Amino acid sequence: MRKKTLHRKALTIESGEAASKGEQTRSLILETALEMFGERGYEETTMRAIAEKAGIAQGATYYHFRSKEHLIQAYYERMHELHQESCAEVLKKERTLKGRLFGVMSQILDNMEPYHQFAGILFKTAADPQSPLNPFSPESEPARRASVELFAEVLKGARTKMPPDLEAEAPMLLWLYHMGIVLFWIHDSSPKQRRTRRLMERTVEIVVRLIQLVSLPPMSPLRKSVLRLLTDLREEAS
Amino acid sequence: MRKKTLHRKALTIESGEAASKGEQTRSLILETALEMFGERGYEETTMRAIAEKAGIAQGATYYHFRSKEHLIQAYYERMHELHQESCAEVLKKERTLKGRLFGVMSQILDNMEPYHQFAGILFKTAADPQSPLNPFSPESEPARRASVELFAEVLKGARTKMPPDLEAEAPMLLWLYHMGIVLFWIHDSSPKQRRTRRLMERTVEIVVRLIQLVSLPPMSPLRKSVLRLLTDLREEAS
DNA sequence: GTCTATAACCGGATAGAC
DNA sequence: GTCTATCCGGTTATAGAC
Repeated sequence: MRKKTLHRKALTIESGEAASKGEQTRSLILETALEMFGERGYEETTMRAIAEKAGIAQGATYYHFRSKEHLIQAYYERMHELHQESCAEVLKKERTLKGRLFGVMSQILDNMEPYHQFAGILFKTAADPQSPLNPFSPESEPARRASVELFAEVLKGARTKMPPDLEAEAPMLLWLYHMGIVLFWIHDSSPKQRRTRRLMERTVEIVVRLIQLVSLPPMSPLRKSVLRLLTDLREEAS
Repeated sequence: MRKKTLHRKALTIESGEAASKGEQTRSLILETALEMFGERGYEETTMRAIAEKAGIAQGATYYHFRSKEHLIQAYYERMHELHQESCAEVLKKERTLKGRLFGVMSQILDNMEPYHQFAGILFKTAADPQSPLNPFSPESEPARRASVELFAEVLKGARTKMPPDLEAEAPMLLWLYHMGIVLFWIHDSSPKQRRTRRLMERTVEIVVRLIQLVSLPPMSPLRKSVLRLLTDLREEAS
């Protein structure tokens, strides 16, 4: 799950094992960049300034990061790790679907909060179909898979029963729901993104109700045609 | 509805009325730019090259378009106009909700097809929460309103009956659905975006079924809580 | 108000020496 | 792996012509 860089860095810190010089520089650049992005914003932070503050030549930064956008990608990975860790606690405690989904979504919003302004930029580059940062791109398939896995976890530990056909697709559908909330969050300019909180609280309830509803026998035809569509699309993709 | 520039251009063509020199130049730049974007792609087309091909000084392009992105905006407006016009025909013929929605969605996909690659770029800039191009930004409120209006039209002419509470929100919900399809389309790399076609065909059916289902009395509580959420969010926004 | 011509600035990205 | 020098293209500035 962990990316090599972060892993090695962790090793350096935790066990004192010497990281190669390259790894050290890479870390230094990343720390400097993220710090400056946080202070000054993404567009306003030039690659030159990052290099200067880190005390290395501009060319060297391009040796370690293919482009300015790739610095964002590193942030992205770090954030995902944070989600994994903080949600683990919630999932140990909560046993109802509603509680678990709410807990996970809350954690995710908490984790992202400090980076709201920055996330707008991230989203902009992530939205580019060409970009490897794009959540639907093949490059980010591992990250996506891990993310969906988090929602599989949400469902697995809950007492709520559902038909097997739905159970198979539900994690992906919850992930999609979560992406919608994140999309709203990005565009939410209310103080502390309170509107997103409210939206999340209320839609979690609706989502849970919807799952129960759609599990009922009279809903079977509709459910099946939607699920059929999903599997067809997936097959077509390969 | 029409933008001034396009209107004047149309007049020039249709009635021979002289457009001002400025309007002509503006048109010329836009045509040239769109053509080159289509041939070479957005990133690969430089402002210098556009100016050169149009036979104009580079400074002049900046006189007419504040930035390279503003050329995209012009494309955006043109596309919206095209949708309005081509959908009008469909809406005159079709009388069922399914037929109308399918017709409109088909037209939209047809209109966009030549610009698939280009649309990726457009989307990238449009996704930036800061950008005036963003479909959720205040700046694009008129365009959004007009777009929602198109779906109000879809519903108005259909025989399908629905409860008044739903009727009020349905155009916006259909617009949101349409945005989802466009999002999929942007990321669809299948030949001629066939996967999007298929997705659209099948989801139109599901959407219509969903509308009928949710109009049923036993669905009233769920429907009301969703609709309540929507109006609450709107109120909060102002 | 509409445009030309030209030069400069800025910052992301790259080449090639060491 | 790191440096210096350079390229490239979006953008801005200026001064002047019609």
